[in-house]
This record gives sequence, C-alpha cells and structure tokens, in this order.
Amino acid sequence: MLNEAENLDNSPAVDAEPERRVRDRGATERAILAAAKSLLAEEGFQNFGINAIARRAGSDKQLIYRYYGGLDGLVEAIGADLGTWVRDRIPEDAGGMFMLTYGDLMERLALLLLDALRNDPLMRRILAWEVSENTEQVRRLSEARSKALALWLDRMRGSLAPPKGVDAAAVNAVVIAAIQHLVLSGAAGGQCAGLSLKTSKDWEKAATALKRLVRGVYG
Amino acid sequence: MLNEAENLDNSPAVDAEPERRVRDRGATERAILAAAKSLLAEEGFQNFGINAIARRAGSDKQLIYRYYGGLDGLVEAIGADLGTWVRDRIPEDAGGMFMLTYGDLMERLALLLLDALRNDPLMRRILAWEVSENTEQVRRLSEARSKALALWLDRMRGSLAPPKGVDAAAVNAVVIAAIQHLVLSGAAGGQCAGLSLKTSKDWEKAATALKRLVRGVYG
DNA sequence: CCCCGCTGTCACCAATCGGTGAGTAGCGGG
DNA sequence: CCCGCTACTCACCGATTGGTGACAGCGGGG
Repeated sequence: MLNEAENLDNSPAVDAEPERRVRDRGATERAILAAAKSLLAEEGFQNFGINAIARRAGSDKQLIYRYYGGLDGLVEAIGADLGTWVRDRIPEDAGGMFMLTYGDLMERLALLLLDALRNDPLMRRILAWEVSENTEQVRRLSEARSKALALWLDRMRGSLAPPKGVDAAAVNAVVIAAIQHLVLSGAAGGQCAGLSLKTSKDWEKAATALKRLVRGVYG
Repeated sequence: MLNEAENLDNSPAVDAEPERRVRDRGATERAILAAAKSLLAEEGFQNFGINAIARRAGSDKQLIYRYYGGLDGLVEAIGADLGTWVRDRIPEDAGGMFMLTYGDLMERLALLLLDALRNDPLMRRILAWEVSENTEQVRRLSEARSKALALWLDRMRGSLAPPKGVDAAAVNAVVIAAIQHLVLSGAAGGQCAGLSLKTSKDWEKAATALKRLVRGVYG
C-alpha cells in the first residue's frame, strides 16, 4: 500500500531514478511545444489550456508562462512550426511541372490535399478551430496555416497558368472549401450531407465526385 | 438585489414592475429555450452551458434541470425546434417542380442554401459545432439538422430525377460541403483559401464559381 | 570561496463550472 | 379559510480553470 501510494504519487521505485528533471531549458521548451501540438491534435481546442498542456508535458505550467509568455505565445510557436508542413508534403517528383493542362494539375492537387488533410489531425483541428472561433489566437494560427497552404499550392503549381475566362481563384477556393469540409465532417461524424465517409470506398466516391467537379470546370 | 438600489436610485414607473416573475411554467420553459437558442447563435458552443443559459433566461438553472432534464434535454429540444427550419425556407412558388433540367435545379438549390446559411447564425453555429466535437449532444443535434436539410432538399427537388452516369449523391454532398465551409469560413474569418468573403461582391464571385462547378457536372 | 541567476516546484488565489438539496412563495381546490 | 401542490430561489458542493508569488537546488563567474 505504502509502496504503491509512493509510486503513484510522483516518485518511482527506489532503484529506478525518479528521472529528476535535468536542468535543460531547450529540452523543456521542446517538450512543452510537442505536448501542446499533440494535445491540440488529439483532443481538439476544447480542452486546450495551460493546465492540460503542462500536465501532458510533465512540466509546471509556470514554465509555459516563463518560456512562451502564456498560451498566446505558445500558439504562435505552433503557428511558426506549421511552416514545416510544406516541406513535408511536397512529393519529390513535384509532378506539377510536367502536367499537361491546368485541369490535370488541379485534379491532382485536389486529391493530394484531400489525402494530406485526412492524415493530419493537427491541421484538421486547427481548421475546425478556425471556423468555430474568431479570437486573436485563432487568427494568428489561421494565417500561418493559410500561408503554408498557399505556399504549397504555389510550389506545386509551378509555372502553369490558369485558363482564361474562369475566375480560377474563386473556383479553387470553392474546391478547397469542399475538401476541407469533407475532411472535417468525415473526421467528426463519419458522414457529410448524407454521404457516408468512413471506409476507403466511401472516400473514393467522394474523390471521384470531386474530380468530376474539377474536370467539369477545367476540362 | 439590484432592483432595490434601482428603485432608490431612480424609481421608474411603479406599475411597470416586471420584477416578480409570474408563475407561468410554459412561459419559463419558452424563455429558457429561447435563451439557449440565442446564446448558441450569438456566442457559439464555447460558452454554451447551464449557468450562461440560466443567466440569459433570467431563471434559475435548477429550472433547466427540472423542465428539460439538464443540458442534454435542452439541446434535444433545440434539435426538435430545428424542424421548423424547413417550413420557414420553402419559397411559395416551390420552383423546383417547374425546372427543366437537373442542372437548373441544383444550381438554384445551391444558391438558395448558400443564402439561407449565410442568414442563419444558429444553423452556422450548429454546423461549426458538428465539425469540432463528437459528443452525444452534438450527434443528436447534427442528426436533426441533417434531417431538416434532407427534407428541404427533397421538397425542393420535387420529382426531378438526376441524370444517369453521375453519382449525384456524392456530387451533391461535395457541393453542399463546399457551401457549408464557405459560409463557416466567411462568417468566422471573412475569407476562405485566400478568397475574401466580406462584401456582397465577394459572395457573388463565390456564387458564380459555385454555379460554374455545378453546371460543369450537370450541364 | 560565496553569491547570483537560472531552472524547476509547489502552494495558493479568485472565478467559474456543473450539479444538488433544502427552503420560500403564491395559486387553486377542498 | 387553510392546506397542499407547484413554481421558483438560494446556498452550497467539489472540481477545474487561468494566473502569481515564493521557494529549492544546482552551477558558473566574480
């Protein structure tokens, strides 16, 4: 009993060192940032707070105030970290350059974005946060995400020009909106507007519909 | 309480004393439901709680437990209320019936839905809630909303059959996803994927792009 | 050597949360 | 007239929140 209580308390068994926190500010900062990112990705922004982050990082919340200046600064750090998103998701072949038509390109980009978002819980949570709140925190994060997405699209597009006679910016925004909502809705409830979004077969149907829409405009 | 000080301070019309609550259960129930709906519409689901609702309704939170069985029951009541959404948004001419082609119909429905959502804060908040959480509460509300939307679409569609060779269900789901995300994103941050969504001119651009996409598939 | 600064820990604060139990006030039927 | 039912109010609970001030311990520079 006593031993167990002791163990549960905070101090591990006598032999195993309690892993007395080494005095390493850098490591602590990284632990906090990682805890914040994983917490946001796994739990969403509902339970995203100082206490929960400190708990998950195994640090004291005081350190969050000291090192990041509170939640705001920490969120900003997450936003800065989002820049890495682009580097991680550019296929080596950078296929865009060799696409024949703008339609080929947009179809490919749409499907790539769909998959990328489906496999990125953090990005999904940020996206959900964006449409649910309008605080300064969210605005900063939103800007970082938006910038990363724009950069990614730009890199992938290469030098291919959109066709004349269509408001490509508007059309692409609508397509991206569809992709984002499909992913959000699917992740949250497994369906969207009556269309089930659970199995990979479901997602293929959605992807096919998406391709049809893109092709219908860009040929 | 405050009212006593108020009286001493600057006594208003003595007859107009709305102070004492009339003992009218029905009125109280309605006040609570209305408070909950307006609170959700105006503040969003972040601050949607027993205390806030009771505060806004001017009633004691105990009454929410008594009359609705807690937040869950109250949310369910809101969901039931959502059925009225359909009745309120069916244009008298029910134009769908006289549409020539499925493309005409879907284009009209898309634009109607876009406007309807843009002007319905409550529906928007519920929509945002749906993609942000996955609790039982939200699931019930989501189901009610989804049912209302499906019923509306069905009423509007009339007996017009979708064209062969296209997975109309999937395509329509993607279109609806785009509409919903455009509205959410626009309401929250005033833009979506780089496309500004503030002025009515902005929205016209989005609507035009939406029409192009629908027409591209359904002709 | 001692002392100061940085890292990490802990205790405590006020506010708010959802939830409950006990009590008050007014209307209506006997 | 009075009693009981019901609408309503209030006080309190434990838990959790964001936030702060004080303290312990190590280590490097004077």
